[in-house]
Amino acid sequence: MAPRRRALPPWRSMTSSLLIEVSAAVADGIAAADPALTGADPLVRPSERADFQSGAALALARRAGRPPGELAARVAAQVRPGVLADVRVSGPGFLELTVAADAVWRRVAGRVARPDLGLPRGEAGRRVVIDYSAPNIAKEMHVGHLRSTIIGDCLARVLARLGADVVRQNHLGDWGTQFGMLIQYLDEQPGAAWRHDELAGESSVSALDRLYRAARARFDADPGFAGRSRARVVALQSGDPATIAVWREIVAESEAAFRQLYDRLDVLLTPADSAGESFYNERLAAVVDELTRAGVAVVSDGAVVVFSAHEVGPDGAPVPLILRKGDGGYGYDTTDLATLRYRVRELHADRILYVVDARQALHFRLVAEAARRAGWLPSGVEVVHVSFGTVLGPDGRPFRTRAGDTVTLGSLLDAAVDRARAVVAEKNPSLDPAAADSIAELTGVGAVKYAELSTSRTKDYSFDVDRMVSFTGNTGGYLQYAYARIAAILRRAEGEPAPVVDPAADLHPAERALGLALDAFGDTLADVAATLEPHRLCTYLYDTARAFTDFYEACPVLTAPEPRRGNRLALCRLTAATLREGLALLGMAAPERM
RNA sequence: GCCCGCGUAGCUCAGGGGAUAGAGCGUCUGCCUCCGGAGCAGAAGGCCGUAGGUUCGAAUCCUACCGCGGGCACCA
Repeated sequence: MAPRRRALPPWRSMTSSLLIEVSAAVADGIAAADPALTGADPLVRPSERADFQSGAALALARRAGRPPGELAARVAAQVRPGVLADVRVSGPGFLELTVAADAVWRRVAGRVARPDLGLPRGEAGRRVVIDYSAPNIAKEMHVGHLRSTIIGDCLARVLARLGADVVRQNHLGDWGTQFGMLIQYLDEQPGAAWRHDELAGESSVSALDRLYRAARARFDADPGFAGRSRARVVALQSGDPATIAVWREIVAESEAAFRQLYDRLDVLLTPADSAGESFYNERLAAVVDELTRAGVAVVSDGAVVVFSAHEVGPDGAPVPLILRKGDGGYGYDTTDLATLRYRVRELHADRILYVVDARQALHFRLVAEAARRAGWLPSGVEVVHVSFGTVLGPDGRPFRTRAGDTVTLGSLLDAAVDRARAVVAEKNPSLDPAAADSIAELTGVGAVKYAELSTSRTKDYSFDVDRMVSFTGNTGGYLQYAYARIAAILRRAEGEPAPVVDPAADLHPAERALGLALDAFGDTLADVAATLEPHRLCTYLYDTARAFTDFYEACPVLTAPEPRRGNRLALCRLTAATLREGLALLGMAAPERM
């Protein structure tokens, strides 16, 4: 698919952070030291040895015609004082950069006072369509849908936070020949219960999933039923009112069941975001016609196909995208081309994301290729397959139940919440049962979501409930606990006027580390938006929570004398706001107590 | 066969040109007169799959190979 958009060089963008200010200072120092190097990347990174470091002198030494150490010294001499309190040359030509204490405090003071935390709006003016979740009507949601749903939802939140105009699209599997079989079966089994008001406990999708499998078995065993099912498919596709009515009801029941799961997961998707296969049904013929008239599609073996110019199959022949099957039917190749065309032409997307598992990489390459050849993709529009790996069980095989069935989303969440309830009961027995239950739900569901988001999405990942609800290490529970602990401090200072930050106050190393960590929030979000990798936000929040813990050990807050107390309270407030906002962007709750 | 993804500590994972490769879990040793110990400090544990190459500098980029997973016409 399209290459990732390269953002403006961050040290020249409008948004501000200490990293960006320091980068600008070093970039100016480089230009002053040698005008021929104006515009060079200052290569400023966080450092173990100082607040930041720059390797620019090493990279630029050849161009400058000077030894790296000498160039570094010249740059160091030219860097203007301001945010930087110290610039020194180290090793072969690195610059070790130390931020002025008052600059750290000023950033904390400035950001804590703003409701938006001073976060950048780098995505403003861009319309981003995100296709995610996409469960199948009349089928249980399982772990694969969970990944798509949670990753897509996180990206929707982060991009919107940065100012993007996000359009969510839930591409439901709500059309196709399988419904003929199911509807026919329901027709012949009028006693079968599947509507929500006929069921005790079981969800409609669960019942429909079960009935569908029964229909499938009947279809394979009973030629008479198979024939009636095929006739029912024709009835459905030709709009037979009675058949359509049942289909609509199946869709409605399923959507209601999905909504319950979305609510439990705190996912943004609503019915208004649904644009399933049936929505595109009436556009498919036009898609095929247009591609045929453009000379992109051809007829082969009775089917209308687009042969790839790049991809070949086992026989060495070009791989086709099948627009219309030999029997006249349409498959998902056509539907996905229709989604792309719709999202460009009617939704006016600047960026289109498909949050779909990695196995469909070839499919999306073919779809994008065909759309490009048809002229449907203007150069400014970016299409990205946001792919993710398979969910593996503890045995390293795709995650299944012991019986070999896929694990339903509901049972998975139940298991996580049960474990969380046990952990909460053990760690905080003083909570009343209702509070304990609600905290177990928040932390259990949060643990699952965090586990999905915290490892890089392209890799397969191993699902382990015990590890995700352990609440130690890089887990959702650790972050929620860190937040609850800060909330406890802030509660004790409740009713006080907003803390006053004195920029001239001392800066303890733990305060410095925390202040720098907090300052990187905006840069991290911009990074997530560019790479579409939510795990970077998780890593950031975990690092920030740990920086807070170090601060918490080293720096008493409430008992400290002024101005230290006010400064530290401001750090606590900004940390709390950062964790709360960060967790919200991951789609997780930040409980005040747990 | 071709294409895509992935090989980093015993396990689960970060790091994707920059200095001695980092966390967590597990193991071992310490720290509870102190705002929530779901914590903290320390120890042990690595030829970053293998071999070449590019570079002042490679876990990171390139090539080949090995291993694992996935995909490659009428299912979605």
